[in-house]
This record gives sequence, structure tokens and C-alpha cells, in this order.
Amino acid sequence: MFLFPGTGDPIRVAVGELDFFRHDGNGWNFSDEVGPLSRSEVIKMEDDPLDGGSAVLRPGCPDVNTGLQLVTANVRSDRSKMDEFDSTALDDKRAERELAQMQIELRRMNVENQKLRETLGQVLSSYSTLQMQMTMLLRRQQFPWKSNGAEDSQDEVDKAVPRQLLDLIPVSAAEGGDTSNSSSEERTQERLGSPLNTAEVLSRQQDGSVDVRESKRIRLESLDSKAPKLDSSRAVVDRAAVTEATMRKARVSVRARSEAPMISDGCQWRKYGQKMAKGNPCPRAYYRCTMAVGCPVRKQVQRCAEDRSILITTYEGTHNHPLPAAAIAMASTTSSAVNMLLSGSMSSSDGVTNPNLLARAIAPFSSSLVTISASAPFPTVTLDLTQQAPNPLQMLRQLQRQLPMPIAAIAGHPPSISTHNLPHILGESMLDNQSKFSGLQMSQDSVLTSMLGKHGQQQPSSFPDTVSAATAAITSDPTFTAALAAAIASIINGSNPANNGTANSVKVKIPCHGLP
DNA sequence: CGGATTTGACCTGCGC
DNA sequence: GCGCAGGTCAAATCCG
Repeated sequence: MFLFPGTGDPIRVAVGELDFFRHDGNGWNFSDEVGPLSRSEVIKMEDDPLDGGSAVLRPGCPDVNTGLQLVTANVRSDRSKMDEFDSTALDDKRAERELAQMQIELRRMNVENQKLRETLGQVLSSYSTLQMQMTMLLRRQQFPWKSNGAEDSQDEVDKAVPRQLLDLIPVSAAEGGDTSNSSSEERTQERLGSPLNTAEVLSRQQDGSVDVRESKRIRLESLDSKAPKLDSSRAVVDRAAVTEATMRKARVSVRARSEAPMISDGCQWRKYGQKMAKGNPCPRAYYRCTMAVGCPVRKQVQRCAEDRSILITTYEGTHNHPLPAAAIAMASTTSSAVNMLLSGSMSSSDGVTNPNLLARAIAPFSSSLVTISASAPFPTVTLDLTQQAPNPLQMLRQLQRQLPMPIAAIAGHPPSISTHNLPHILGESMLDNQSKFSGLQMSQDSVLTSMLGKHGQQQPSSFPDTVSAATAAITSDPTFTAALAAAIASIINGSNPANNGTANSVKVKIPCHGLP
């Protein structure tokens, strides 16, 4: 359907339930903004012999010939009415052709948009890597003896730094972001200019691949060894192995109600095992990421023993490849979680004692929203999306108000998924639910700006409906789980310096009603 | 037929 | 050292 607003309004063309189009002189352009067109944007099309002349849309504007014989609220000449009558069939064909062109253009732009999103994913991934490298550098500054030369020993490190802290050094990122099981060790060796030691050479198979089990054993042997290492490069490699191994131990667990066997997080997974876990009649499934060869990311999926409608998904590791837009949220959550735990460890030495910023921030909703537990076997961030609450958007807005620093300020710290990105994250979720938003005729940003509130401004009168639609859409979308998880983890990450770092597990209970 | 899943065996860490 | 539990491997099987 083509619509033209009344006299005096700029030219906007809405196709079906899509956004507006505007013409730049060369062709129709897709526009996700509904703001008025400038005078220079008003189209002046060439005269078309099939169309008996130009239709004047409004006084003061250049003549416009849409070529579609659209009904407008403006004056039309008698001559054009006659011509229209004569050439109705031709015009219909032209309209169809125009529509087809627009659809092709729309498809092209969707593809372009997808590419842009992929690029964004790569940028975010690169940022995440850089962030971890930065953390590593800071850590090296804080513990300079760890990278010293021959006098360095594993014993000294073990004495000076609790194992928990050592476990959290993201060495894989420091080695270039590749966290694949075997390659980073090799790369470390290459960087250090030292050959692979005998054991590691032996662990290599004839086809050039590495026997993971063997290399793991070597790694663990070096980990367990309490004897000082005289070979400093080996000591560094050992620590790299130790930290790489334990980097993967930092986990992000998401609890969400879902009847599906898995929540969709945008990644491709391959199941490699299933096990009955003690105390749970439901089996635990093990998956690994198959989006790139050697990607170390794994996840476990298990139903909650107490409530089998709750699906517990635990992520471990950092992707070593660009991610599709849909996967960025969850991937960033895991890396943010690791960074959070890292930063928490680092801040433990400065004596700052502040139980939990986020707990205070969202405490008004529930005293159990945030709990800190040191009982987890691995450092784990648990996001609980199963709790009932009046409205997840209310929670988000409340969260925004309650945070001790403005969200925009946190956004200044560009985490992998910052609060600045929050609307976009949510937008990603909603993109997958476009059908549910089809009637809104709003851009993602404007929807989300309305949803989240803009500096506490009063919402427009249609806001409740919008919120209802948005709430229905996002809470029915499992990817919202990932998006929200990313946002919360990011917030934790951003405000983390206040953490005292004594806990190795943070539980975030996010009330979310109606989540499937 | 190739890729994904299943499932029993194996490895490892940990507590006793 | 032994047993247990969690995690992983890889051959067998399934499936599109």
C-alpha cells in the first residue's frame, strides 16, 4: 500500500508494513526514519510520456511525478485524470514493476544490512579480544614478577597469587585471541622463539594435528609440578597453558523457561556427549561450537531438577571467530563475564569493599535478584530469567534509574556489549520477531527508545500498546535471554571495580514474566 | 553419503 | 589406592 500524507507533509512512501522509502534522484532508498524530508529530498522525477504530466503535491515544492498514479490529497489536473483513465492498465503494470523494483532494492538492503551486522560482530569480537589483552597487560603491570626472566618460578607465582586469580588470566586473548586448545600454546612457543619441548612434540600426531588428550595431560602435569622451572620460557608457556585451561572454566549460566531442547543463541552447536548428572533425573547434554574449526566454546544444557520447565544453559570459553549478529549477545556475555571475574580479582588487592553494585541497583525488585555465591566449582555468572515480575521493561527502566552512574557513562566504556548497545541488542532480538512488530511502523531504535524511556521523558500516548507489543515479542523470544544476559553482564562488567572480588560466582536473577 | 547424534568407554580430579 | 562424579572421546547409529 502506498500512502501519501496530507498537504504540507513531506513525501513518504510506506510499502506494506515496512518502513518508509524516499527518493534521492537516483532511486528509491529505504529509510528507517520517519522524520520530515528536507526540501532537497523531495523528488523531482523526469517526465514520463506514459503519464500525462506531473502531479503537483504541494505548493512551493518541485513538481513530482511518482509514476504510480498515487492518490494524493493535492490538486490534480483534469487532463491527468483523463490520461489516467486511458492508461490505467499501463500504469498498473508500471506500479507493479515499481513495486517489484522496490522489493528487490529492499532485499538488497537487507543483505547489506546483514553484512553490516556481521561486520559489527567482527568489530565487537575484536574489541572483546583487545579488552582481554588490555586486562592482561594491566595484570602484568600489577604482577610484574609473573613475566620476569629466568628467576621466575611457578612456586613464586603460586605463593604470590591465589590459584583462583591465576585461573582467570585470559592468556588466549593475549596470544591473539585464538583460544583453540592447541594452537595458542604453539603460537606462544613461536612468539618466544623456543621450540616445542619433547613432550609436546610427542603429543603431535603424524598428520600434524595435536593429540588434545596428550597435550592436556602435559599441561596438567606442568600445572601440578611444584618444582621451580629453570626454563623461563617454559614457565611462561606453562602459565599460558594453565590460564588457558582455566579461562575456559569461567562460565556463564542462563536459566530460562523453555520447552525447547535448547535456547537459540545464534551459534551452531554439535552435541558431543550426554551424561546423567548426580541429583538430577534429566540428562546433561554437552555441545561444542562448530562455527569454526577449533573454537573452544562449549555449552552444557540441562533441565532443572526442581522445575523441568527451566532450561539451564552453561557457556564456557570464548569464540575464536567472527559471530553472526544473533550470537553476539551471548558470546559477549561470556567474555564479559570472564572480564568481570578478572576485574573482580584485580580489584581485590586494593581493599575496596563494596558487596555488589548491581544488587543495590536492582534490589527494589527482589531481594534475591542478585546473590553472591562462592560455592560454585568454577567462576560462574548465573543469569536467572525465570522469575516472575510485573514487566521486564519496567525492570530495565528501573535498572537504568537505579544504576549509580548514568548508563551513558557506562557506555563510554565500550564493552563488548555496552549499555549503549542495549537497545541494539534488544533490537537484534526483535529483528527476529519482526512479524510481531509489523504493525508498529517504527524503527527499532524508536521502538526501543520508547520502551526504555529516554531520560525519563513522558512516553507518548501510544506507549502502553507499544510496550505490550514489545514485551510480548521480546519475552517470547529466547534470544532475548541472551540479549538481556549480555546487557546485565555488561553492566556488571562496567561497574565491576567496586566488586571486592571475593566471590567467584555472581548470580543475577532477572525477573521476566511470560518467558517461554 | 556426509553430517549429526547416541552411547559406552575412558580420563581426570577429588574426597576418603 | 579406591570409588565416584564430571567431562570427553570415538565408534556406531541415525537421518536428511
